[in-house]
Parts: sequence; C-alpha cells; structure tokens
Amino acid sequence: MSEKKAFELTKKEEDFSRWFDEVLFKASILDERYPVKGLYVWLPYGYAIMENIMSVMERLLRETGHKRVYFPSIVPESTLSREFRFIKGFENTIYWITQVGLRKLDERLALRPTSEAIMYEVLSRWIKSYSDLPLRIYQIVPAYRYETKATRPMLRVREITFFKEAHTFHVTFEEAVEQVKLGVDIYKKFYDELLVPYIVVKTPPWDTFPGARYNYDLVTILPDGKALELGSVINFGDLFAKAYDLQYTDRDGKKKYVHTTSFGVSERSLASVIAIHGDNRGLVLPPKISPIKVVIVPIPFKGFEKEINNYASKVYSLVSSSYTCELDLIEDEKPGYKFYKWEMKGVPVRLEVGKSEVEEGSVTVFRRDIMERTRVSEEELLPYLEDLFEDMEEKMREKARRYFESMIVYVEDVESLKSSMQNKLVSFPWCGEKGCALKVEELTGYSMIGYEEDSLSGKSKGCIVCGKEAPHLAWMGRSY
RNA sequence: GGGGGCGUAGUCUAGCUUGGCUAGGAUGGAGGCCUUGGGAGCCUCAGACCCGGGUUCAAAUCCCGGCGCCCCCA
Repeated sequence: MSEKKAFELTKKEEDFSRWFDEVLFKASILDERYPVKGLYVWLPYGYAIMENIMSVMERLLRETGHKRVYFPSIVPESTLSREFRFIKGFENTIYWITQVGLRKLDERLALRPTSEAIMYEVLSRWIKSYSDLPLRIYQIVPAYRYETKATRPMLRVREITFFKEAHTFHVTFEEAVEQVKLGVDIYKKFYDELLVPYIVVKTPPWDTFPGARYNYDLVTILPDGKALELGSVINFGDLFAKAYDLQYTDRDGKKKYVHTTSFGVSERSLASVIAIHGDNRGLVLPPKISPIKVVIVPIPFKGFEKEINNYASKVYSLVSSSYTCELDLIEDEKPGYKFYKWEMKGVPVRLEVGKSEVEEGSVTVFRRDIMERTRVSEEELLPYLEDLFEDMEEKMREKARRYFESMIVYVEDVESLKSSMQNKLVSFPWCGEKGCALKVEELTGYSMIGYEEDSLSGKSKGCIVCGKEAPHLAWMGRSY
C-alpha cells in the first residue's frame, strides 16, 4: 500500500485529494516542491497542456472580437482604491510592495489580484467617443491573491499562473448585458470542448464580485463532492466607470459613463479536466488538448530489432503528417513500463508495433479512454484514427455527463434535502429571499453556490423553506 | 475563524512511546550483464533525519520557536 511504483497512484475513489496531488506530479504537470506556499512550478508537459487549453480559449475570444493586450502586474494603491468596494473585497489577499532596496516607498504598490483597476485607469484615456466602443480586450497573465484558506495545487493557489481575464467596455447597460451573455456562451463552448460538464448560475446578490452589479459562474463538481468555480462573468454596470472616470461622448454630444464587464478563467480549467477524466492509471486527456495525440511504442524481438524499428519509423512518418506524434525509442525501458508511462500522461492513442505487425503490415491501436486494443492495417490507419478521436470525444463527454448527473440532486422538501446531501451538489426551488437561503445553509452546512434565475417559474411546488412561489433553482454544496 | 495530526534520500516509508551501534527498506537515479507483446532479474555506486534554539555525556527521538503539509469542524 505505502510502497508505490513510479506510475502507481492512490485510488481515485478512495482518496481523491491524494490521487490528485500524485497525478499532478507523476504525470509531470506540476512540481509542488517550491519553497513558497501556494506557488508551484509548471513542468514542460503541464505547460504544454495549458498552452493548448489557452489556445482553445484564444480562438473563441478571437472569433468574438476580443483582442489580446498586456497591462503591467504592478498597480499603485491610489489606483486600486478608487473604487472602495473593490479594494474592500480584496483587502485581505493583496500582496503589497512597501519597500525597494533599503528605501521605503511613499506609496504602496500592489501585485494585481485582477486587472480592472489597472486597466480602467489607462482606458479612461483611450475611450473618448461612442465610436471607440464596444472595446473588448483580454490578457493571459499571472495574478496574485494571498489565499487565507488551505492552499491546494491548481485549485486554491496564491499565484494564478494562467489567469485569462477579458475586459469589455460598452455604451449602454443593455449592451453590457448582451456581452455577459456572450461571455457565458464563450465559457460554455470552452468547457464543452474540454469535455467538462458544468452548471451556469447567477451568484446571489450578497456574494457577488466586489463592485459588480451581478455575475454568473460556471461551476462543476469534483469527485470528492466539492463544487469548483470554473469561470466567472461579471457585469459592473457603470459602477467602475464612475470610480475611474470612464466617459465617452455620445452621438448627442453628451458625456456618458461606460458600462463594463469582465470574465476570467484560470488553470482550474485543467484541474477540472484532470479530476473528471483521470482514472487510476493517471490522466485521460481529451485529444483536442493533448500535447501528444499518438505515441508509438516498438516491441523489440531478438534478432528482429532492425525490421521493427524501420517499420516503427515508417508508421511515425505516416502518423506525424496528420497528428502530433512521438516515437518512443528508449532502449532501457521495457514495453510494459512504457505502457504505464504513457497512460499516466494521458496520451489518447498508443500504437504498438512488433514482429507480428511488421509481418502483416498492421498496427495495434490502443485507446486510453476505455483501454481497448484493435489491430488495423497500415493503409486504414489514418482514417481509422480520425474516427477514433471523434468517438473518443463522444465517449468521454458521455461518461463525464453521467458522472455529473450522479453528483447532483434535485429536492423539493427539507427532509429529502437533509437525506441527500452527502457530497453532492443539491438544487431546490427557492423564492429568492436571502433569509431562506441562509436557513438552508444553516440546516445543511452547505453554502450557496448560485441560482438559475426564473428556471422554475410556475413549475415548482414552492420555496423549500417558506413555501412561497419559487421561480429560481438554487444550488448549494461544499465548495473549493 | 476553531481544533487535531504530521515533517527521515527524487518518491513512499521503518525507527520516535522508553534518547545510545555505521538511520533500515522499497521505489526512483547512474554504471554493467541479461532481456523486451503489461512495471523482469542480478552485481556495483550515489542519495535523507524541514530550519533555528534549548535539555543531555549523547537528540531523528524530549522541550520551545519558525517554516511547510494534511485532516476535521465553523
């Protein structure tokens, strides 16, 4: 039990938290052994996966008119505190620079916890006219938040390494409302491509982002029963614009405040992929984001090494014309060892070529998701792989959907709420009153994740607490 | 926010209660022989008591502080 081989993991269903930590290290995603709490080193393989994930995101942003920018990571206190709600929301988590060398600074400088303040200060000089709007920009940068709860690699960190934050600027509140819908839509497409199931909820008013009018979250649930926020889409209205003097001149010649939104995701996106698709042999990566789509493992045979290696090289040239592919020629590792190694890294397809494949001009195709082998002739290989990747996506999506459904439950009365609350996301009809939500929090020990606005209108038996008309579907659970 | 537990090679761990031989094993690493269709075996080598202070003839072990990690409850 305690003595584990290099590619052996704690069982996911027995201890998810340990499984997760082990898989991050053994699949070469992160090195957790960094001397500062809450910060982690990204290894080449993990970084490559993140780059692929972010390029999915960038494609979606590009298609919807968002442009990439870079704003510095340091912001003066005076800028940060122009909107008091904002600074108040982050006051316990900001890293402050107070000194440079031996000299104490006159004004404290902060490392960005997020970039609204940093950007708006500058944007007030960019935006002059209605014709400058809408403006949609984003950046992918580290962000710093001193998490006060226990840190967890990739899930609760003090340096968000891949913080994709988009910020948009609009003439009217209505346009900002539309932008929020677009943001939610982008995130839905994004997580659909990552094969991660989610719910979209509106955050209760008492829990919205500091300075926001309202915001939507995409939320999933990890195998330990804890809810994970995957992304947030925020409408600030003109609240921030007033604090940062973001005004434009409208067609009628009058000065008006800009309406702004922002939406962000992070490496939690990868965390959710790993947690939901991974198994007891390691990662199972969706083909779309796997840095290596196909790995070729030659199976040596005494006196036949040359033929096998030549054939493996031939298969490699064939496959690498269409897919990123790796030929594993390491001589000191036996085939069985290599199998475990590549399974840990979650490579979707492994091709095995040995004596028998050479003789019949075929390839043994192994798929990681359901761990099955098929033998395919060399000519049929490419079309076979094309279908295989498609089928793999479908099966993984379906499996994740079934998993998600097993982790959520809908109840209509307090008794079933109490009895069905073990490690699941619980949904129930809710009238919209804070008091009723707090009552449920008190009864269950869960916290409110959000609600689906008006999704139950005229369909529910009434609020689970007060019995009044309940138009909303509320979601509660334990949370990261 | 409150409580509990833990820290020994790259990784996992034995030893700690009751201080005492060269800190033991596995896995991983390097070199070699032999092998290769699901983690082979054998030989050789290198590798550790989180940091600081205290108690003691003697500290991985006991005490204090720091740092770090895990779990539970709010």
